[in-house]
Amino acid sequence: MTEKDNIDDIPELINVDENLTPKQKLILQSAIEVFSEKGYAAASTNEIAKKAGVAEGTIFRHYATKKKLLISIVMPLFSHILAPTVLKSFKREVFDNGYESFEGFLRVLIKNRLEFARKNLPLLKILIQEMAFQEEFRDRFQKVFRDNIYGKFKDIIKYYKDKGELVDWEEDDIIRYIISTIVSSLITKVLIMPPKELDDEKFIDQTIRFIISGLKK
Amino acid sequence: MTEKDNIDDIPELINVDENLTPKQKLILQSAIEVFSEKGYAAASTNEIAKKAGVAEGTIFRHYATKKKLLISIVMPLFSHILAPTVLKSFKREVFDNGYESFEGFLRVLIKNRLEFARKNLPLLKILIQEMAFQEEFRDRFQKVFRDNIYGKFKDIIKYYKDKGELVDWEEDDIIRYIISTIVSSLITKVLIMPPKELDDEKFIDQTIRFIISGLKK
Amino acid sequence: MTEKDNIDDIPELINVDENLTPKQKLILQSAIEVFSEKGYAAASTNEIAKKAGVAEGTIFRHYATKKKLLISIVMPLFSHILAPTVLKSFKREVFDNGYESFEGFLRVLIKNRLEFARKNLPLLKILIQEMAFQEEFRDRFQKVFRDNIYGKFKDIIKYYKDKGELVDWEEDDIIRYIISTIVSSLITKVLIMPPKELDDEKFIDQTIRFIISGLKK
Amino acid sequence: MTEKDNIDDIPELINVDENLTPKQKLILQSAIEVFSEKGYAAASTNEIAKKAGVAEGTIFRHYATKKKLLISIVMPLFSHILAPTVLKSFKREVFDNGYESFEGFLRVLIKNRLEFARKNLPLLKILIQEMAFQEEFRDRFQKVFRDNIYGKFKDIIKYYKDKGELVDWEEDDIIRYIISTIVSSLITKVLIMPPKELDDEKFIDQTIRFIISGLKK
DNA sequence: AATGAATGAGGGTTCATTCAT
DNA sequence: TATGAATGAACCCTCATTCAT
Repeated sequence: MTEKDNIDDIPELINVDENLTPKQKLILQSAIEVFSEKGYAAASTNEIAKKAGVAEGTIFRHYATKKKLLISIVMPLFSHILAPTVLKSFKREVFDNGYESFEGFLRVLIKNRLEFARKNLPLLKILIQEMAFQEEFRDRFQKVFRDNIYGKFKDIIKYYKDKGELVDWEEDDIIRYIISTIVSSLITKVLIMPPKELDDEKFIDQTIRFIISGLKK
Repeated sequence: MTEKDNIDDIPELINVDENLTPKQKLILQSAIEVFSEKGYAAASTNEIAKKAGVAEGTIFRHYATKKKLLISIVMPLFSHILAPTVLKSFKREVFDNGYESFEGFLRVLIKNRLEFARKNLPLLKILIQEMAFQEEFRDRFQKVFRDNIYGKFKDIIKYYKDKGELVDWEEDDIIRYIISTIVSSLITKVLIMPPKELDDEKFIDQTIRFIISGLKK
Repeated sequence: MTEKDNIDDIPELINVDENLTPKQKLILQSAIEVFSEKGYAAASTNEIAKKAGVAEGTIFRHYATKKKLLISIVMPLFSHILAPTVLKSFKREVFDNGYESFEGFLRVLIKNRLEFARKNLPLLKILIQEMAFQEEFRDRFQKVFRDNIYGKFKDIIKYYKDKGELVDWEEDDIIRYIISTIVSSLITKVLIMPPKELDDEKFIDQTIRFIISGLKK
Repeated sequence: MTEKDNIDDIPELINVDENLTPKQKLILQSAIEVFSEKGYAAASTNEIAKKAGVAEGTIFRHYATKKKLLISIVMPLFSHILAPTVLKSFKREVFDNGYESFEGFLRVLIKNRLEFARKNLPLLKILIQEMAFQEEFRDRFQKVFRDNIYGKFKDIIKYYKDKGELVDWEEDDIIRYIISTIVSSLITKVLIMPPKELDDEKFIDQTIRFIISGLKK
């Protein structure tokens, strides 16, 4: 499993790398916190500035607009949230060698996304919230999904369907159930449930079993 | 009116009954629209008043505060969204007569909640959004769930588990998968997917099959 | 000279009539003062509000924008500053009866405009200043001039030129010298010179003589 | 260089000579443009810096204050706008030799000032604008006028009045009409009228004739 | 009860000015 | 000397809320 390392190489913490000045990092960090706690509309640049230990004007020097501040926080997420590398490396592994199981695929996917969600909780909360109101976010999300994920995902599903491991539904429906189950499980686990109540292994095993059984032929 | 508890009698449209003056209804209707479109924080009482065709002052005569207006919109939802009657009537039917299947239970649940979601789309959008920020909503939701739903739900799950129709997990976990699957399916179906793309029957059948298989022993 | 009264009927004080609320009048009055003293760009809505004894928000309730406040001050001026009635009544008098002299024409014009300038000094200062920067003001001014003044003025000039009282220049040039002399004289008299240094009668006589001699055949 | 006072030697382009560093020249040039286009109050040091291709801080290193930048632009104008040399050289010529006519005097004056106005249009626009708001500019202007111009001008007017070429008004009034006619003519010609509509010679001849006739005995 | 003018605190944003580099 | 990031006061404007009518 030499390719497995790839997954771990995805920079999971967003907005903390890049060549940002220290003040910019502070501002981003603070903005993420405040946006996440109060929502974009209810957050005030004044509070963000205070929490960042920075003058309010400094925010606007770097991010001309409150909206642009939001965008510069949310946009980088899209390239990470859908984690193309997970699919890419997996697909290569499976199609080249043919030994990976559907369960293995799900396990990697869930594990990886759980880790990602844990590390970027406030960011994800912002994203989910604003997707409801900002059309550009929805559009961008769809585009990234269609361009980078959908094709590979479909190929993988088709592969296992042809092998007789999956129910005879359209690939789109199957994908929909997989994703919505994973997403809702993650939200439940990470956002709603009391922390540590359910240990990760058990949670992952259950979710995998639920999906596999649910989609078995 | 002995049948008042009947599923079909649940008033599905919220905030339009009760003893409200015409102006109050207009205000609530308008507030729901605006809150739903822009989010609570970004909505202005001025816009709500204009869309309702009343003076801005009139809003505050009835709902002392913008926040209280939100609350008086969202709170009644809790007693409906969790639809105790569905469970209650179902439980009575099953335990009294013993003839209903797990699939029948799911079918009624999903059908009913799909209908409800369709009829109260804007309201639900508001609720979901604000649950993220207003702790009191989360608390109230949990309380209503614990007091009215959880017990009956657990009994029903236990019943089918004892009959050997369900996987041998803790009831809580099973409930979690059922609810999160239904919720995420509904959100996908009602909010995200292009309308009419998937006909209701096929959608319901698939979802039921997915859950049943996923939770089969 | 029954028509002469018309001239006196021109409402010379601008922005104080109309159906304005008391607060609106206060705001306009205050805005005129502040704009006139500091210029539009350097004037702050805060200062205008304070001087008007009104909350800053009240300004924006009536005039959505600082710019619109300026416009609603300046625009009405255009219809008055060029005082079509002066020309109209004069033209009628002259062409109907034929007894008025070029000197009489000038005298009425200057007297009337002097009075107007005196009564609307701050307004005129604002107008002159902003004409330099706001293209829409220049355009509007030109349009009003072309549509209401130019034609009548030209007819009058032509009439006296034909009578041999005026130099044989193009009407446009003659009009230019008359207007620029009157304007510059008024500015000098009203804005620059120490008040009362030169009594009005002497000033008017001199200016008339200067123009008449300057444009004599 | 005995001829240094010669009219032709007056440096007509302001603020480009002196011992200024290249950066200073760039800043001044840029500031003149921006002040002229937007007005002093509406001009931002940021825009000036950008247009000059220097850092914003550099402006304040040379001109401690935005106001001082304005002053250092406007002040040198006073010594040029009133062009003492015109009068001085003219006066010498006339009184020493006695051959120059009033018309010749006017012609030199107008021609010279027209040229000057053309070359320093943006500067003059700034000056005129700010004279309305900055008392110190008005004071300085008056002082320069009194100290350098008024006396010589009066002598010249007196000379021609004594020769019987001018109307029998007070010298001050005569000066006023000459200056205000020239100024308003120049403004009309240089700022308002479509360029080249009136050729210079015709314009100058007309203006001279207008003034001479207007002030003829 | 209903209105809508008025309020003023707070919103996002701009900008002259400072200062460490 | 020149820079440009940083500042924070002030700017224009919005908005929930009040209150006289």
